[in-house]
Amino acid sequence: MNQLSKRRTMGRVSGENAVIEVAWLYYHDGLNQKDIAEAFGISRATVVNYLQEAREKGLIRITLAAPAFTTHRLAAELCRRFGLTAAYVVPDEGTTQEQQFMRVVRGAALWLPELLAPGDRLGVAWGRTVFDLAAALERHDIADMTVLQLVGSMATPYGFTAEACSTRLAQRLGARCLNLHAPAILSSADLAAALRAEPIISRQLAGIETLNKLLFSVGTILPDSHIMSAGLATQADLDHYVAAGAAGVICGRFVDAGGRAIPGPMEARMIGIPMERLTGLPMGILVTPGKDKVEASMAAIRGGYVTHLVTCTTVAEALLSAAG
Amino acid sequence: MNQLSKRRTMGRVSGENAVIEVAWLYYHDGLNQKDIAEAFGISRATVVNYLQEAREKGLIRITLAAPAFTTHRLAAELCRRFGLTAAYVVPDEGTTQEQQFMRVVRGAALWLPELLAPGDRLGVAWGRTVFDLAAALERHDIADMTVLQLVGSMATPYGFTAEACSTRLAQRLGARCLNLHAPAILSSADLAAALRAEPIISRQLAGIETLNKLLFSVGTILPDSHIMSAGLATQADLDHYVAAGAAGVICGRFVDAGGRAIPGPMEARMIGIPMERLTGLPMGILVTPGKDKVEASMAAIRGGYVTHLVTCTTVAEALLSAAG
DNA sequence: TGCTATTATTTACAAATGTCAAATATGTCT
DNA sequence: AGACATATTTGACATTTGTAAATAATAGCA
Repeated sequence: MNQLSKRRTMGRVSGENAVIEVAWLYYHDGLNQKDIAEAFGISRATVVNYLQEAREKGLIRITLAAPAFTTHRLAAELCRRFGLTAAYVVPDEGTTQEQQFMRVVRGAALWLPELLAPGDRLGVAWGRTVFDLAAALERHDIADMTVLQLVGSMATPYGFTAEACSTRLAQRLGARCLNLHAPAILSSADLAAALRAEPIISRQLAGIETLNKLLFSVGTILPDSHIMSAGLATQADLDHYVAAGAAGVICGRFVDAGGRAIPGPMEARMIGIPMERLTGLPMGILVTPGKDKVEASMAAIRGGYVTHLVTCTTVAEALLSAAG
Repeated sequence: MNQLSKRRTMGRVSGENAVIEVAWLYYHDGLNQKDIAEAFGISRATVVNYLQEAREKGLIRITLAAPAFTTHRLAAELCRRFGLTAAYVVPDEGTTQEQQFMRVVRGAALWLPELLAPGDRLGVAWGRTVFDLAAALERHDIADMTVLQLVGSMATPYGFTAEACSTRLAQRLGARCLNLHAPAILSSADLAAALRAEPIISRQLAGIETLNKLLFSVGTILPDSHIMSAGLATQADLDHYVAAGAAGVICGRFVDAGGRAIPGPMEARMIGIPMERLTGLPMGILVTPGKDKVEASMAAIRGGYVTHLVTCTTVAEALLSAAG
């Protein structure tokens, strides 16, 4: 049925405005359903229907304002101790580890759009945290923005590819996406060098180096970490890096406690953004959803990758304790 | 009283988190008040109190998503016909002229933060529309942002100065403010030239020319317009400019139907940003709250000052009609 | 320690909202 | 005109939320 001739006449309010009009009066002007119904000569049930439709269409946006989390005592202390520009700390008391994870991811999804601006080129790492963040993100439309896939593709323990991760995020942000059509690691350094020299890959690598903002989580050096299950590193690789002082993983690279990339057998075979392009950026957003990532997060902070941190109170306290 | 030892223990949830915790569960997790009360061993009324406190502190942000207004048929038509980047059209059926005004201002206040980005230098005009917009704006914190006062001071028919207007806006946006400490108009061109040459004024004028975004409304050429009541223009001035084809006023300057500044007796005596600095900007946000400003708004659009428009359905229809 | 003031929380009731099924109204198409 | 799809209303009831007064707890001070 042609919606423009639908009965949503509400006196003289045209059809397409009826839902918005009712939503405006209810949410912005604070009128109750009964008064709105009387004002338009419709039933209260219709008002309820319109409000429900507004919610279902995603017209209503209810969030907790960022300052509720960023002016928090723990947030302020994290900034002071670690020289961060801002920290967003969600409360987590009485929650399970999984709920903690979801809250941090949700908080990051709420904060991220406020940190982005038209023209931004956002490099994103790959992992469950970033993928779930993309899923939690409501649709936004940030003009002239590009999402950059910083690491190549690999076996996917989580059921989604690096490409899918950054593409999903780009879609949610109304941004373009620059993907990296190469494996994250190859069998030989010569092959990797040849692939990097391939014009299309070379252009993609050049393109991702233009990021001005970074969104990432860190990987742990535990045997069950995603770098292992993704097939990037073997047990021998892991043993080598741990022996060399690895504290965590950033964009597929092992880093020590100071955040410095550890030279090793994997690097020459890898395709991805050079680590040094990830420090000193105008904005580096680290999302740390669990205590297992405290040591790796400290390494990222010390290494200069982080200007903005999203975490929960438990992790915040652990980070502050770790700092001494 | 030391808040940290207050009774808001809620089991193990510390005092400062209680309100945020409750708000999170209610608004984000969708728990009802009864379940929240049981979870924390407090009364439902306490949950209500916490939620009310969260609202009063501005922790809760309930808005209608911008696409409800920008993907509107009329909004799309305005963009198509006038080459705008975006238009935000609030419904206004069955509202009085004053309610219309307030809605447009409220809509502009809701949209503006989404249009701004860290590092922006936002030039603002002066008038009731912009001042009320600043009052309607909820607090935001846009990093490294500056608000620029584009016009000098003058008699104030509205009870607020140009400086107060831009300062209020800057406060709401968490921005710095660059004020223009000079009268908008002087008694002689020589005196105006001397003042412009004054180092501090010269620096201020140079500073405001660095704007990358503009927020303004237009003035009418009616005898009761604010340019008259502010003492900027005499009846003789007005007569002169009307005879010369004036269609409206932009930042204190008369413009014709094509948006071109009209040469006249006032210009040499005025202190403010040159008109040519206001066209071709990455973003020009015009707020048009009433039909009386349709002609002047058309002039602003034709003159290239506008990339984004905020208005209501009645004005949108009038603008589209005026375009033929 | 006791008193007072202040703030936090609870109690009880009122009001608002959500839900649902059945009935009615409206628009389109044949 | 009738069939069909969709929108809206009606009315009742359950659930949830809001409010104001009363009570409880805490901090400060003499």
